[in-house]
Amino acid sequence: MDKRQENSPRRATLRDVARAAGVSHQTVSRAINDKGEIDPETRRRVLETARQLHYRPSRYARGLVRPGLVTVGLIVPDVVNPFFPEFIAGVIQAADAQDWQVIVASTESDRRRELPLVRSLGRQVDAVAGYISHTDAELAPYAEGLPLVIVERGPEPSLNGTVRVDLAAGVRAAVAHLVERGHRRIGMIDCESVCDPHVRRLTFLAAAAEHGLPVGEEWIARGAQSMDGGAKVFAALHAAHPDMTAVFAFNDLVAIGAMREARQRGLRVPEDCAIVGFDGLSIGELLDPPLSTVHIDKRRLGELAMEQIQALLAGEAPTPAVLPPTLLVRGTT
Amino acid sequence: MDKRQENSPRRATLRDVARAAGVSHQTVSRAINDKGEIDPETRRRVLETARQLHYRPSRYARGLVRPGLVTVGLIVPDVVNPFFPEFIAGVIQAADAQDWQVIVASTESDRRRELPLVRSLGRQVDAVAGYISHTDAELAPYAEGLPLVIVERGPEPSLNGTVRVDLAAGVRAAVAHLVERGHRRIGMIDCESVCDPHVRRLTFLAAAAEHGLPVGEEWIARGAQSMDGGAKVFAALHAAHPDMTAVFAFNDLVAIGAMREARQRGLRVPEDCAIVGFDGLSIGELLDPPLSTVHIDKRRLGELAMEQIQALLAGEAPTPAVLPPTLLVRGTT
DNA sequence: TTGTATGCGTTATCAT
DNA sequence: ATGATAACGCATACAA
Repeated sequence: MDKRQENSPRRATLRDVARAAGVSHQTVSRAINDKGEIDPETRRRVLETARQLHYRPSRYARGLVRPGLVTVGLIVPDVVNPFFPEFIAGVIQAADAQDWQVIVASTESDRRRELPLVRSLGRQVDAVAGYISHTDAELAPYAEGLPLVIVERGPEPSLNGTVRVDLAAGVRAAVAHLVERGHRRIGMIDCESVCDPHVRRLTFLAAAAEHGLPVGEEWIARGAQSMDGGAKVFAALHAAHPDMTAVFAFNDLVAIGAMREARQRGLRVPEDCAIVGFDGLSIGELLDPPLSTVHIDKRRLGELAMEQIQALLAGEAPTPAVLPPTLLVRGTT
Repeated sequence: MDKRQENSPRRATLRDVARAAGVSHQTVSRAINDKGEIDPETRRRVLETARQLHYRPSRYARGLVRPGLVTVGLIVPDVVNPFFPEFIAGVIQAADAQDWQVIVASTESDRRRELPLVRSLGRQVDAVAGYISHTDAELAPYAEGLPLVIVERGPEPSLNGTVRVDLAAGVRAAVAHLVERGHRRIGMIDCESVCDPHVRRLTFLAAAAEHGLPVGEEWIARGAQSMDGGAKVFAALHAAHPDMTAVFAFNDLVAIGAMREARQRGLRVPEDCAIVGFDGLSIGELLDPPLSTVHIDKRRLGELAMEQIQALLAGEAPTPAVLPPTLLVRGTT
């Protein structure tokens, strides 16, 4: 599995330099690390031969003898999906604040890569955080003693660190907002998702009931998590309920698809049909009109993950972090 | 500068486990690494005590005695700017293909962080690649012997690995396309940039001249690299040249701003004013109409960077890589 | 100012 | 099947 460094013409070591320069390896060490107590001339000579030999200190040997930098591994399903860069940025920023390093790895949305990745990455770092869909039990044999923070998995308890978004609160906020705007016939575009199997849908139904809306299962349709999926589902909903005045979408991507489809069908947004997305992607801002959405502070999510890691590394059992999303009213409602 | 791992209650070592389990450290090593030649019962017992002691192998000690995994450092100015995630993805993907790891670091667009970052990151990895604005000379003292790949710096030669986009070709393609579409009065929105001080502007002027367009310096205005900047510059250009029928923008972000401003002024895009961006961000696809642009294959850019690193690591002097962009005609022209 | 000796935590070799 | 011993490359205390 692990491809190793070409050990072609073995890298020069401190002793190689010492030999070539006619001094002891200790002197070379002094020169390299810029310690005092060394003749400037010797220093110069040593540094010169080091350069010629392409000497570079071994990070392993150094790490062994000095307290090592903390390095955390970060696992995301996809680096390009606009949701994750901000999350990654949050992690890197929080890590950076303590001079920690972050190794970013992607599963490329392939669940089968997750476990092996946790293992191999785990060997190289002090802790791992990320979007991991496997259960604690499945994880255990791959994460022997590894401090682990799992982002966005259901509310079930876990031995690992945990960060999640309060999806239900977000859904309620969206529905309440639409109702306030006078909407009663609200459709929902649902999607399949590992992270959220049913929370959005069930909460939507509950909220609709609480507000006394004439809305039930038949106002929910499910499709792929993509612009195209959103467009298709919107078409289906609109066909089934021509009197629908608003749509709540699983996330911003499908919301954008729905918006485009609505336009295709001659509907004005938001006049004829309001749309609320979920995630709060910054690209929603670029649309015309900009997309109203349930905003998740993805940077903060990353920070919270790092706080969990910090606690874990300090030997504490971190309390699960829950991030409440906020309604972001822009132009589509 | 470096914050180290809390060396609180010193981590358990192989020998600690050995002592606790009443065996030699070698036996523990066998158990941990699942080597054969060990009594299953001993194995079980050792693993158990290891778990109790929260034993985790030191990656440094391991790296020292095994040929190490290749780890490369990646420096970008910003993780969130939609240009970079795709580039990062390309790097990670190419690295992953050889089981290399990638440490991602961001300068947060702060040029002053670059040099220290190169040094500290360089100590932790086998090679570094990224957007680095400093010259070879400035870099030298911070990159002692470090294999380094610099992305997107001018065509001046370098001792380091080099990857860049053929900006001039992109500009020419954009202008040629607009001319083909019948445009002659073409404006340009320019921006300040570390990577490209003048290439876009000068090439634009040259291309305009070659095509015999009635366009000179006065058709170019410069602003901030943001949507707002794009909007403002468009406004200025439009005011100065009401007969302008097309705009070539420094990048997609300002193009989007220009597009919005054009609409504000009652212009239809592309009927009244065509717009061409630069970068080929995927968000351009979401606009209505989708943005025509000079597309840069950012994933490929990342791959090329990794190829340079590979060459460097193999001791070869890599030839600079140049990536030609391609015109992507969507809806705004 | 410079060199010698020791140890960091692991794996590998060779006994037993 | 298990254990003793020697590396790996570096830094550090101590001696010269």
